[in-house]
Amino acid sequence: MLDLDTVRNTPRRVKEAIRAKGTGSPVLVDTLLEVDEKRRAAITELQETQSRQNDLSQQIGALKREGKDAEAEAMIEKTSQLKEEIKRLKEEVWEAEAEQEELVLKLPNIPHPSVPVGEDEDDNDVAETFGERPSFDFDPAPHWELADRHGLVDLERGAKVTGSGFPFYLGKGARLQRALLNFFLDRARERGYTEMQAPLFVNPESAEGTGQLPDKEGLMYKIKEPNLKNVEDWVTNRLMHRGEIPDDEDEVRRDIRPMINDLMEGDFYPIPTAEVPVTNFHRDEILSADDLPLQYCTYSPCWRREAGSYGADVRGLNRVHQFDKVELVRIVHPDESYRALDELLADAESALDALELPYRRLLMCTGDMGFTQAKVYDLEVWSAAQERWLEVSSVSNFEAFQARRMQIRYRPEPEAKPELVHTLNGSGLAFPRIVAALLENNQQPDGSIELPEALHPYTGFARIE
RNA sequence: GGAGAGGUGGCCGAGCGGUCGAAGGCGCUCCCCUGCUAAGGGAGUAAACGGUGAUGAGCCGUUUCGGGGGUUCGAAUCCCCCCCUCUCCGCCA
Repeated sequence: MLDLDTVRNTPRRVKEAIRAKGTGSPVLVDTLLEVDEKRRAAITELQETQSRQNDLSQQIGALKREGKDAEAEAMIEKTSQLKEEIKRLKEEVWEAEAEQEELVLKLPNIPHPSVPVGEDEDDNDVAETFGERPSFDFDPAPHWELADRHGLVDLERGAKVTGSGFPFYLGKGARLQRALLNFFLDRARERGYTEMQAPLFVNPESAEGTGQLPDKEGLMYKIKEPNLKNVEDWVTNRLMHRGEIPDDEDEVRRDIRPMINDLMEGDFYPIPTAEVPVTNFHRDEILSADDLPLQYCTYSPCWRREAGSYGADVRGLNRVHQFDKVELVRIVHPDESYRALDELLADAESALDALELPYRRLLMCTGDMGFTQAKVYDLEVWSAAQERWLEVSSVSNFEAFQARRMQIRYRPEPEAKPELVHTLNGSGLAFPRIVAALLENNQQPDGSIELPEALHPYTGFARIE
């Protein structure tokens, strides 16, 4: 979420960001500013009325204490008009606030000046390529064939048991997963991250905090746990209060139930990334300056709907609905966030180095980066048989965009006003494509697979044959 | 799942329908005192929003005592709904 001041003071910049990211219409900004005017006018009027009301109430109190009941009664009558007025103005303010909230959530984060302007993935900047791509004097097999041959992954049975994109890992395949988990977490811990285990479902507030809601709802699975009672009461009260519905409560409940059902958010979302619970860990907190920087690492499964993808894209482990990942999260002082971004990038890259995988670093262009990010690097490993790059990490600085939604602040000095922190995260790393690359890049003429040395202590075996 | 108790400022903890943003304590900041340390004395210590200033300082106002509704001229205090925490019972990996 952007700061309203930013929108008010530099509407052009915001419009430019919308255009550069290709998300939504710049007209949003003008609409928002109009609503803002309307909202503030209503607030001012409301507050003035409330102030008058408070004065009168105090006077009434004073009169009553002095036993001048008649005078008090006369004054009470005067307040009834104010009461009506306040009720009306409150609704006006609520409506403007709701409208404004909705609009401001649709504004994307402003890209950092160093981000290249571009439309899509073709405009990303290939910043650097690392490691040697392997060459073979035989036809390298794609990872799904290798996995099949060695009995490492079973997608068919996963599809039977759950659905497509929910793999079983077996034998050395399963052990490799467990090895990667420990390998990545150990490295992260050594690099100064505190290990964390997080809940795997989050509520809508958390999903909104990190920016999965409202803009990327299609990304997540949703668990609906209807608990209509409170919503129902609220709507019923509100409608009856407005006199829009006769006061037969049973009838009201029956009529509005379907409406409410439609309006309701799911109660829980299985996490699409551990970024969500980990970053929200500090939601609505004011940290002290000494607490910063905070660095967390966590392992979790991730669930993604990945609607609309098909073809070679989704063969084997290229894109699945459930996968494992170690995530790195940093919460830092605003002045430190770009230094932290470089470090975070180095953390992720060092794991790829240790795994001896060839990879490249992309600086994402404005059109291909996410809604919430100010600057993003993607890391992609080389998949030797498919002859394509596979994304295994996305390392992002959100600046204050998430922090503002989550209200994560810190106090620069003991007495000073709280300020927003900056948040960052990066995969370190996502398992399935790492497995794909490990299998494809390290296959031998005899069909066996040699694992990089760094993994041996974790797997307990050096090759798969 | 059943029964009970409770949620007040950074923390602990008072609070009668009006003078309560809230006593008292702890912590923190600044000052004084003490030759050092410890102790002592004084002052100050919430956030959000709106208005006015220079989008600074300050000033004025509004809101906030778990959340949402309601009653009332006026609610931390009364009523309703929800959430959370704790204790006991049940169930369970």
